[in-house]
Amino acid sequence: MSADAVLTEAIDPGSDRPVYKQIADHLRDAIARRRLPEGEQLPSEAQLMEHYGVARMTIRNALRLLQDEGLTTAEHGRGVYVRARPPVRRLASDRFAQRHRKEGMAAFTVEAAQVGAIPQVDMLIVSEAQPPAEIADRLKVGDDASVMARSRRYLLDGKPVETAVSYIPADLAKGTPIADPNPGPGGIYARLEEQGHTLARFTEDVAARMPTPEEVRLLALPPGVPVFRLVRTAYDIDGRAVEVCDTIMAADAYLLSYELPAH
Amino acid sequence: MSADAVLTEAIDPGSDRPVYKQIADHLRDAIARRRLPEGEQLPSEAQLMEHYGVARMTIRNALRLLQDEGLTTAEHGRGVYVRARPPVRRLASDRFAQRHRKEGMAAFTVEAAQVGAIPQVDMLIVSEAQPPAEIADRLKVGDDASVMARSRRYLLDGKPVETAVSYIPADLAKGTPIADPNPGPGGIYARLEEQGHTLARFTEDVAARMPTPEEVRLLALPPGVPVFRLVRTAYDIDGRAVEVCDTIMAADAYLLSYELPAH
DNA sequence: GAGTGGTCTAGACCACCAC
DNA sequence: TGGTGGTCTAGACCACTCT
Repeated sequence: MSADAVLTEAIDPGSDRPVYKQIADHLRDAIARRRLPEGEQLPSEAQLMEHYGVARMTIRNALRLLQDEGLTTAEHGRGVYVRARPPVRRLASDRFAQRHRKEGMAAFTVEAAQVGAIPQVDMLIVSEAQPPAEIADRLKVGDDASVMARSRRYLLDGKPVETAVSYIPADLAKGTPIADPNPGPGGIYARLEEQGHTLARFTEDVAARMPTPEEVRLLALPPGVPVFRLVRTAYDIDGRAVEVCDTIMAADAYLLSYELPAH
Repeated sequence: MSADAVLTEAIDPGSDRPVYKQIADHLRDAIARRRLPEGEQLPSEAQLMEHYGVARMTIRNALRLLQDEGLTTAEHGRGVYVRARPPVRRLASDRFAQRHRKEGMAAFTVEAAQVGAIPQVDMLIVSEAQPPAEIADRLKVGDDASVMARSRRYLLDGKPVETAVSYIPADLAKGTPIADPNPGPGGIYARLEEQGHTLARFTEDVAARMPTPEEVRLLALPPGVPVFRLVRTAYDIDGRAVEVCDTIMAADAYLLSYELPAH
């Protein structure tokens, strides 16, 4: 799309607002008004330099603002495009309810089936280790206790969507398939219940922040996309914390849905 | 802090990794190892240019990466500092439970009291309008229906922490203090219950994204901090949606805590 | 006034992509 | 091969903070 066709406003040189922010305002406005719809290519840096009569760095500063806001993505050698929002997956608060588990499917498999995608798990690492302090607190074990850590990455249709690490006290995992790469149908929650740890409730703590470079790599995150961090603790009917799961996911792909009590 | 004291690694000119990313890696590492603790000033751009022997833009690109990750904040005329994490406020999932409301306090007031901060509300605007399509859907009213919109900003100790817009179907608000700037003790939920709309449950949808420039302004957000968007719907015992509240808050200041059913 | 980060210029060379 | 964005240089002037 040519710059002259998209951008009608001119820079106000007398304004206190820096030129690059004014240019970003124009482009942001064009995106908001759908004059530049999702997936559309923005004018190239060269075109914008010509249109506004400014240096390249000024244009690049403007484009960086939009990218940091998550509005655009730059593709090397191709151009800058209005970012298409990925389809949002809603995670309902009952997704770990027993009735789903009973069908022999883990929560992620159920979710994948609902959206008609092919679920996949890779980078599975199972090891016995000492838990991070934060996890040890939640499990009510000492820092020097031994826990089974199950680390993995989930993919839908081949694209990574979330990473997760589950921590289970070693004494609960010993002699069970929980220590195996494949824990069997229904996942580790089904195994815990078979061991007599009937699950009573979960708590889920939700935070959001910008990703680390490691998370950017693992989840193939574009710039300007935050991540959710979910830390879920599972309690059995005796009130014992039997598992903590630490999950990272791209925030633009998820909507978390919860029920709150009114009484 | 001088650059030579903090940074011991050198640039590898033969590496495929761009110089500015290598410099960012060094600084990120120094922050992670607490060699640069919270609140500490980073070496100045001039010092870093000298230390690495590169141009200023290369240093600025490195510093921008850290800022976008939320690790640092730049203060014009002072320096770049390791960002101090604000104290996190935990929002429990029972915060709208009736037992709190009965004490005549709105949820935000209760929360403020718990952390010993002074609560405040400003920019309160109450108006009757047509709801956005998304809100109309949740309220199960037409796009052309009339709703009362209560828009406000919350502050703790004078600092803005969240903005919220509540939408109430006009027929529920008519002739009640809900249409007044001050709805009275216990907030609008107390008024709705007095009108016979006993609240039965809430749903809360949680999303996270980078803020708009408007949100940056209203919440005084530093760069690299995403926002939570909470959309809460209140249902009465007849199953009718009686209010939708659309809330934006700085993600680095909140931890959302929910209970999930296991049955 | 000295030091800091913020904005902007005018170039250069490179890596990647599509034709 | 030409157009795209990615990296980098070497300057300039400005606005802000602290002393």
